[in-house]
Amino acid sequence: MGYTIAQAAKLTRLSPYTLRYYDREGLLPSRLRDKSGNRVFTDADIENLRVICCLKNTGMPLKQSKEFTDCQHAGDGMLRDRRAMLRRHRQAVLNRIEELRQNLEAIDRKLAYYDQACAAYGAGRPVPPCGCGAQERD
Amino acid sequence: MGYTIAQAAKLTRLSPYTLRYYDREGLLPSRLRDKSGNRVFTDADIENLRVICCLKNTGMPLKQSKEFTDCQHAGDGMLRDRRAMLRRHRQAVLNRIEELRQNLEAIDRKLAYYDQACAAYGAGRPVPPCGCGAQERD
DNA sequence: CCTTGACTTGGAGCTGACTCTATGCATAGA
DNA sequence: TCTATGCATAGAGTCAGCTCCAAGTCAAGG
Repeated sequence: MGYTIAQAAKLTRLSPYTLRYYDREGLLPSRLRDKSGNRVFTDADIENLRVICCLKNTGMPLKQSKEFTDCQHAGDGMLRDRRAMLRRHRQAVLNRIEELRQNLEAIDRKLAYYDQACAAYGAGRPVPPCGCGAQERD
Repeated sequence: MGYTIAQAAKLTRLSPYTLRYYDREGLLPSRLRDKSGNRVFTDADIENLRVICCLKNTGMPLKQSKEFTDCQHAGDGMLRDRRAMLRRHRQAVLNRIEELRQNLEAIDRKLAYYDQACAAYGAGRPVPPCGCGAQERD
């Protein structure tokens, strides 16, 4: 089982450019080539890329994903290392979601203000002042 | 009421460099200066910056925040424009949260695999194969 | 008057993550 | 054999979003 770079690109929704870039950056551990020097992507590579995309989508920089990929070769402690890394990232994602949720609340407050202001404006009443952005906490 | 750039930096938790950069990029609408040419930040500027930060934190590129800032001057339709923009962004944030949630699920599946694998490894049993990344959907 | 410190400017430099160009090789089909 | 396709490489370019530097101005204090 082996995919060309174009096939791998389709499977991962990454461009061939990006896949070569990831290879250069050391994010593809298996680094197989066929007899004429072309990259060969295995199912394991695809799976690994999907994990990388998942980590990337949740805000992990590629350098850090590389550590994750790297410790695939680290032998004994590898399973525990990867698990620990993933657990830490899991928490980071939870934090990020919470942060988004809080920013969403600020946006909602702003929106409530604009609703009020639009209504006032429409009725010819004076538009109220704002003061409903992110809270101060100094 | 007016703040120096250093004070504004503290209030917004942005660096003075960043504030000047934002000014250059047209993100500070009021553009006041004191008699010796130094920037003066009003409470309204601070509030506007806080909104920009909120938008930025939730993934809006600065260019788009600039549109938001710009239509502060657009006169009549401004209130409705800003509200519409904010509503659209609100939805984008909701989508982003949902995306993170789904990626989190993939991470959790991965973690479940590593728990299983670690346990197997610890007990000297064969480590199971993986196959639990992001789902395929082509 | 001189120094200090906070500000100004234009423009260069940096990081991350691609994205593309130029050039060349290898295999397949007409 | 010729041509097209698909890959390879090194290295340059792009974009966002800062971040910093050099050189200069200005006001206050000793």
